[in-house]
Amino acid sequence: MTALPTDRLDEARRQLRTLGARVTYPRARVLAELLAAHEALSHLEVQRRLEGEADQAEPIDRVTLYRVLEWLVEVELAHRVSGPDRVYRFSAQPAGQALHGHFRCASCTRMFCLDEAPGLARVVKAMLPEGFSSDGVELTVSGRCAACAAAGKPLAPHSHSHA
Amino acid sequence: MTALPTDRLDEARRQLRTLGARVTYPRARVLAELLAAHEALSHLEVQRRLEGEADQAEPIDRVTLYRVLEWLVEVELAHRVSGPDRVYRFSAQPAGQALHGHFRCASCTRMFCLDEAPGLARVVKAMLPEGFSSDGVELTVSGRCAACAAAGKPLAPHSHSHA
DNA sequence: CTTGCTGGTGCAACCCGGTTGCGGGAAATT
DNA sequence: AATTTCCCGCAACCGGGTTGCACCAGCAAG
Repeated sequence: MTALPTDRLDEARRQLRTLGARVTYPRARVLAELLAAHEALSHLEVQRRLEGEADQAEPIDRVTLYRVLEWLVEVELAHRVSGPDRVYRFSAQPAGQALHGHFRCASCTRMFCLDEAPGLARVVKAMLPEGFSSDGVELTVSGRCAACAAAGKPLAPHSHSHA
Repeated sequence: MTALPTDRLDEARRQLRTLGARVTYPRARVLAELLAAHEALSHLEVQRRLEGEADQAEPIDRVTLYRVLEWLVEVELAHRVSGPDRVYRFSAQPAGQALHGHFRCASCTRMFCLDEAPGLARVVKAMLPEGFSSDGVELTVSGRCAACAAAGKPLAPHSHSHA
């Protein structure tokens, strides 16, 4: 996870260059962080991770971060979800899986990506009334992740869910 | 829709009384409005509808509205979704369907409730990794509703989605 | 290497959905 | 009618997200 950040940065830069887009430091940093994460990250989580890096504690501007994330979504290097807590989270998942869902842990509030299940498209289609057409599905499962379940951790302070 | 609001109010009051809860005017008004709506409404939509009523243009306080809505969710007379636009929407659907989803129209931004599809629970379960437990699913399909599709309406101004 | 254009960056100010604190007042109970 | 409870409504606040704008860095052309 803390393995040579230079490698990650370079990989990110490569992806940017391939796109024909301007390769700037903020873009590379952010993309690298998303690539390294195994979950969808909020703007704040990205910021904290970037500024928490051991070797380079260089701060990143809030607005720049928002704009970079938005841009990454636009050029399809990342995608965006808004979970039950109404916060956007971003991940650098490969663009292939349009129908993949997310899992939000009520204990640690982390958000994981779920692989698409084969039957999902069919089920969703079956739910649509006559005349409605779908161009996207957002599926968020909430519950407790394996780690929190094992640790017996209580619910997060802020999650006022009571299902 | 504009049919004798007194009837709707009375039905709302009845439900509140059945709960053993205090029957106040704001609660009755809001619940009545949710019961009359066939979609999930944002706080603002509820407010506008309430204040737009023909006979009684009495304003309702923003905070009161938030609290009433929150309370209705707590006592399970309503439920809450946060769609892709990060706005809470409420509907007075019967509590039975835990797994029902929503449809958000990209043209008119309205949010409809979808009946639960039989296979959904199974598909969702299949997506969860080992050790993860689910206590709720939020499913939001976006696209164009029948009315907007028929009218050929363009996308909403604010919806900067480009899927 | 230098110049010049393009457009990303970063600062400040703003917007808006949602929340909190608290005094006065209405709903239910006696 | 008096009492208790807790809801209402006002004002101030919070925080994620956005906008305007001056400056500067990435890239390409000379």
